[in-house]
Amino acid sequence: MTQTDTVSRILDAAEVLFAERGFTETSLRTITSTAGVNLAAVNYHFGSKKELIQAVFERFLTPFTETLAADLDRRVAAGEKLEVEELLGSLFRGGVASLAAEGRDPQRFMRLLGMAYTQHQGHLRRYIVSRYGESYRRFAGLLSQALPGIDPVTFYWRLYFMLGATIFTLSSFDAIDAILREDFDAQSSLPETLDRLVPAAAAMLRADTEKS
Amino acid sequence: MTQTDTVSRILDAAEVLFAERGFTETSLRTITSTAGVNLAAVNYHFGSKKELIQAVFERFLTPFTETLAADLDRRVAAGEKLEVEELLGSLFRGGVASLAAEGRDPQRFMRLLGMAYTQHQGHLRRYIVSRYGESYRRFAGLLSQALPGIDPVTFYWRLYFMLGATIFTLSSFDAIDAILREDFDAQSSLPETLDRLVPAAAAMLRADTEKS
DNA sequence: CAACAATTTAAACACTTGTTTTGATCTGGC
DNA sequence: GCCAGATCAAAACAAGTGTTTAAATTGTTG
Repeated sequence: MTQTDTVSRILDAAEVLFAERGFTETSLRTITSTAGVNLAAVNYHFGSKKELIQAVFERFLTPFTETLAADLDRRVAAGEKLEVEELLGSLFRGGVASLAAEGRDPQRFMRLLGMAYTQHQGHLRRYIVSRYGESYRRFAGLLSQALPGIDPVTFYWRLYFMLGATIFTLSSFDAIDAILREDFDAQSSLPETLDRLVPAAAAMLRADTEKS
Repeated sequence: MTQTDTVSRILDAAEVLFAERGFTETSLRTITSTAGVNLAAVNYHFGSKKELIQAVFERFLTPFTETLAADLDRRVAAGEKLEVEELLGSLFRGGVASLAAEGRDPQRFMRLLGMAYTQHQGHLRRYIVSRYGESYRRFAGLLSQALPGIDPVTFYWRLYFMLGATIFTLSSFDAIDAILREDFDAQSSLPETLDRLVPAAAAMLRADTEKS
């Protein structure tokens, strides 16, 4: 068992357990025992529990943002006019699918993202913003260009509305799907749900402000 | 200091601290010391930490759902045709304002609601569903009537998209508002944000599924 | 092979957690 | 005024937390 082995076994276990129970609810002993490594390994390889949490996000977010960036590069280079639906498609299908392709569970990723916002972990939010803020701003910029004439502040809020709908829905996907199965005898796959989310989010972004 | 005094002092402190840091991150010692009561008081009056958490939600949700129900009753009795925007207005302005009127912070309430979904507290979700599920179903029923011809499963998902946008945005209101202030030199009040949310959410609920 | 560094292991450390216990104190009804 | 029942207070409880230590083991390199 080489070093990389131990490190990635810890990351695998932590990723699953954090997504299931949250950060403080998951002890290092639970992580190391399900990973089959010694308790001290976390502090040896990562330094502290905080740094382990950041490492879990790093392993998720780096390929995600790289895939998204490459996808956007390709489309921009091809001179495509990027509509709202296409941008959201890149974000959802491209980025999310890239994780699924690696055998990683995309909704686990979404749960973790939601937790980064909800749980009281200042260091995490700071880490994510400093590390991936640029990718975020690029996407937001392209999206606002696809919404000509929109008031900047309105756009800003709508972007958060969309993020909320996405993160909340996908992070509770299992629970929502369970109710759906019970009440409607129907079920949804994640890609199907994303297909539902794209037009709904697009409509929200484009809503004109006159009504109401 | 009578019993009610101690009980409500504990609830006040717990409400604030839970909203700030989450449930597991808030110890009973922190709660009791900021409340100025003895540590054992929580277990004496509430039984356990779990039951304290539920009591915090009970104090929030009961007046909230009652105000909402009364508002809906009044409108239905008056024979009003309930449009999507009006229903959302009842939910947001009515319910939320009722809490604000009592001097309670509505966004604190939203943060707690978000946590009930995000944090790994099975007992809480079960408690909320069993206690307030009916109010939820009534509102959902009225909302679906305002969206004639919508496919039930589509409606179901869109409802969750809307809940996500609402809960996420309002529970992170402070953080979002801080960025807004920095980047745009603008700021938003909660009522303003709700005014932005209503048309956006309505547009999302009504989006036709043909596009994309 | 020898020597040095990297890694793993078991044990202990210092501290915090929710809960319980055991008296003390207060309160309202006779 | 007194006495039962409710409330409060201090202390202790057992269990769990992240982290550190120091020795044993493994891996690598000259």
